[in-house]
Amino acid sequence: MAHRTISDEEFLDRALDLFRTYGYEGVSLSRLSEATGLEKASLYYRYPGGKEEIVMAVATRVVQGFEQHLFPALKAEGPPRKRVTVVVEQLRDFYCDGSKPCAINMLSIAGGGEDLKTMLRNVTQAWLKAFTEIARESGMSLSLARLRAEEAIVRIEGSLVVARALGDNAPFQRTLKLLPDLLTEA
Amino acid sequence: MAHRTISDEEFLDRALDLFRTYGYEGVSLSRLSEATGLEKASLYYRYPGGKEEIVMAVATRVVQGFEQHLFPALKAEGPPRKRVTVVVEQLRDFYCDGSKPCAINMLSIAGGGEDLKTMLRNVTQAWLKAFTEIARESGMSLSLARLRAEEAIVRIEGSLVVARALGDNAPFQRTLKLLPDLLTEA
DNA sequence: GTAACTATACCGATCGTTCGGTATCTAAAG
DNA sequence: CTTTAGATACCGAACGATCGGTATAGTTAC
Repeated sequence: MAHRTISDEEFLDRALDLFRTYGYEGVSLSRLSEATGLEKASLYYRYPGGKEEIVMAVATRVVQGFEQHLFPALKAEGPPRKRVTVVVEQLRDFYCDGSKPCAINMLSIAGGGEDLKTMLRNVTQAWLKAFTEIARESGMSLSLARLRAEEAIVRIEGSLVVARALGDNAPFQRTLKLLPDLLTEA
Repeated sequence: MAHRTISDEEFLDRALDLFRTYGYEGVSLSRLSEATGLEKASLYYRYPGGKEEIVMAVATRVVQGFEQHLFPALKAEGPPRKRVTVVVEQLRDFYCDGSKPCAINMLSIAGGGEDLKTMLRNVTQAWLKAFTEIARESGMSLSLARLRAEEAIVRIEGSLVVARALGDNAPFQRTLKLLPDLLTEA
């Protein structure tokens, strides 16, 4: 291969940053070009399907992030509560302490294609399932574990929205702090 | 006035429906024109400031909705818990049982002007304050009331996001159901 | 007459997209 | 070792369409 100026991972990371900030319709190819250093024509060399293919690749990377970091950490060894605290730090990192929007929120806005929505639905369900399992593992009934898992994700998503609206990350940080109790306390 | 084909209220309601669904950048003047029956030129007759002025008018209408319906219901007579159940039904109505996104979420996306963000921050703070007051009124300490108010809004916003991602309104409905306990139980 | 709106035409800018061309590298041929 | 061919990766320029916005003349209702 000849002179690849930016790696696929790096490219998708920068693209993700744009899409989670501006949403599907808010990200233009010019902005994408500017952020990645690739000319618009080059974007079509890498992703012949254009913007749709790029956003699908970005969503795929988000899914991979869940599968490679969050889910393994939840299924690791040791006490459930300890594992949750590891996940909390991963979430803090991914959401930059509450200053970066959630990709699931921003990409599920009307405008993207049907494949994208399916992907987001699947990853959200997988997230729900993973949280449910660790809650179960810490001794809860299945029904309670499901409720707690949903509440956890709801509060993560909601606190990100509120933090953005207020211009203050404190709500997100408060939410992270109570996640261990939410998911591992009966 | 002669031949006013659509009232300001009706116009802003339809515009709000567009903005909360597609976000600021996702709403074009053509779409706005199509949804309201007003030609593009007529939009500029009513709102010489263009899209910016329209979205500000929409945001103003959202704020008025809070001031004229939600806040009065919270400050009405009768037991706090009863007032909260009234508010719950207002929220269910405004969010169409969870199928319509929150305007605060969608309009706080990067792209809108600084005035818009200020407006959204103010209305969110007012909402927070109103929930805090009714929680206080039902016997909580100020610090607990504040936490519960924030949790309530966080869970409303978050459940709307999760509901949209899953294509299932149940999370939102579950959140509404526990709002009375959240805001009025010590 | 005037206020509210329509019809149409236009503007420069940007949208997503496409195409022809140009470096840069690898690999086979001489 | 050099030459050549071909694939790879990228770019400049332009496409038609639409964007937000403007201008003007005409129509309708009070």
